[in-house]
Amino acid sequence: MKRTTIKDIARQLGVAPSTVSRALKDHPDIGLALRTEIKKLAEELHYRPNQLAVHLRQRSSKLIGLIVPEITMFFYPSVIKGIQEIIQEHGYNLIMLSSHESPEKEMENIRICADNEVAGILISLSRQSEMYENLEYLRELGIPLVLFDKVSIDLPFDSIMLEDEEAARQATTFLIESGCRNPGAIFGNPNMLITQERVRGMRKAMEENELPFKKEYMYFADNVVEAEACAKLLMAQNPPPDGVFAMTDEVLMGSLSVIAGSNTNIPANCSVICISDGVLPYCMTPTVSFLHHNGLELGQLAANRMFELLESGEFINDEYSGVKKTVQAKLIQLSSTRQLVF
Amino acid sequence: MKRTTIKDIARQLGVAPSTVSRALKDHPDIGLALRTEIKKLAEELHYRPNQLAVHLRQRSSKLIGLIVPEITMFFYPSVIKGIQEIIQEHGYNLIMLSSHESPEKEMENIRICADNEVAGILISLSRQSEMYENLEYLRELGIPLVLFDKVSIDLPFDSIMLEDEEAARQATTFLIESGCRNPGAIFGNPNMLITQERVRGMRKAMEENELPFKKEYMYFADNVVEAEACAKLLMAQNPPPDGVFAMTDEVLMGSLSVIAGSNTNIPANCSVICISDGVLPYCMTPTVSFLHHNGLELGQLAANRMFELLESGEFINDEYSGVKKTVQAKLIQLSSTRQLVF
DNA sequence: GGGTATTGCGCAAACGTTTGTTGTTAATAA
DNA sequence: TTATTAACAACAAACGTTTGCGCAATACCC
Repeated sequence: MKRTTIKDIARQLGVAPSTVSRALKDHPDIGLALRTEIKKLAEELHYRPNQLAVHLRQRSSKLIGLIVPEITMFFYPSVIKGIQEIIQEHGYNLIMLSSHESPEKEMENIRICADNEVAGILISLSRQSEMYENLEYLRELGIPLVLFDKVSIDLPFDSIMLEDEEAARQATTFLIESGCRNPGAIFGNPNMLITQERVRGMRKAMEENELPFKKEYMYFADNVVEAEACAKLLMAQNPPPDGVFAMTDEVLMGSLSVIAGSNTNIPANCSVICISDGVLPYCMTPTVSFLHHNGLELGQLAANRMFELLESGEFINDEYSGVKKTVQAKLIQLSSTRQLVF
Repeated sequence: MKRTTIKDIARQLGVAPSTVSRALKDHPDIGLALRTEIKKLAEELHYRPNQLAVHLRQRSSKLIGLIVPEITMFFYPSVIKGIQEIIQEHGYNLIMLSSHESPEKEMENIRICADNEVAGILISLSRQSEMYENLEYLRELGIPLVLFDKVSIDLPFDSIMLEDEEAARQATTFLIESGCRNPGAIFGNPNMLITQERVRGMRKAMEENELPFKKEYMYFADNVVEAEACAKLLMAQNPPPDGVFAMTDEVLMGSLSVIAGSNTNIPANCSVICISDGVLPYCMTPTVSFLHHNGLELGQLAANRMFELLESGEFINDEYSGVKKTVQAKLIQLSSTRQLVF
């Protein structure tokens, strides 16, 4: 069965399609009597505007493109939830693409979004590749862009990121304050800005406390499995670390059982802390304190910034170089009572 | 800067738009010389077809609607990943909507998909509500539908689901075979079909082994926090259960620490098993064996079924009542060595 | 050389909207 | 009465494609 269109309504009532269109929008040009009659019929026929046509005509859709490197159970679900929340409020919808950590796929995804005339794009970059010209393409098309999470700090676009350096500094400080003098760390992919920031944060905390930052106690793992391997190497150091900073949930997941297993008593002999979205630390044993970086909030902020851009139109300007916002991480110190932070 | 359109190319070359359109599609009607010239210019100008226009003209988009109750870190990420994989292969994209467990929102989401002329819809129903007429709406519009995970068995549509009853039966059997005579269980929302199936599966296993199915040892929890509370009640039973079946990852997460904490030795005094997507059981301590229900596979199956439908067009038929497929769960018995199943 | 294919391309309509302009009628003002 | 203005609605173009049809011009056949 065909959807009923404006033309159908117009034909049945013997009026012009333009009249129907205006009537449905309460345009004062259409007399009240006719207007209500049209609305009534539209209702009866379950008329719904064809968005494709609307958007084609208006040269922009109510779609927001979301491009992520990969959909994992870590972090992204809550970010996406935050984004969804906001854009649904605005009557927009999400078209979601994943790049599989490939810059080519990422560029293609950007193009796909553009081809569908999305109103804006939210993107979490896959790696520290030179995306600048790709993103510049969007500026030329007048499509606003908000980077989130995995961003490149020097790109002249809006971006919402975590205070990575500061979170890592706080995490390390927490270890030091709980007595560690020789903490180790397992970071993520060393090419990612987020990793570099967190390394810097740890180094900073060490320096502030006049402790040496030893490279032998720093490992870099690209995934859960590597994290497990790194943890083994780390714990085998002599002397073993008296604390471990796990950079992400993934790292924590791979490493905690190794740390706990290597005749170490947590937190008596070895404190553990991580930066987390706030779920995993509760369900692992032992529970670990963490710096909660709120994915939901980050998603909301990114989406809200998107709508600010859409309303103000500031991004149209060639000179516009974006606004950077950061989300603070909050230290959550786990006692024995479980308090879930969903 | 405006996107270059077919018209732009046509104008620059002094030919008709239709000629350009055909040339770009290698239509034999257009002479080889002109054809290559057009292609060359299109390339230079970075021409990309406006999908909105293409779809409007062709009365169907290359979008697949995905409607889920809520985006959580449990299960859905892997399902979505599986879906993405398949539809990207087919050159389709995903428009994702969440219903917040509200039937009204769900209906609205279906409408939104229809308004955007999606090629098909993949949906995981929010609750056991009478969605039949809502879904019937899609049939009328000729939009194929594939239900997944949370399905209503009696709906005349394609659906991909887990073998819930069988998985629960196997899980329970595993408990019994490892010595349990008085297992308890924590299930999910009792209104969901998936819960009912799993209850049935457990009951079946108990009957097969001539053990009593005691209601006092069965609890129903809607979320992680409730699961924790249920676990406390369960463990307080006299005598305490000698095994626990956790119906989902969420339940496991809420309950394991309680079970482990209540002066019980896992698995010596109390075995634990759950049905899981295959991540959480590894990262919890103690690690628990589980029936792996593969979200990735389920997503892939659902998406593949969608394309079968799109190609065959069988769903057009008013009488078409859908095909039910199930995904088997596999028992993963965790030894002390961690083997991650990503 | 008359007829018939064949090749190569343009015309125009269509998808379902929106919106600027024009036109008709009736009401008001001069 | 005539001019002015409002009120209402139709017309038509446009968004960027695709596609059935028609029409030349060239090629082929006997």
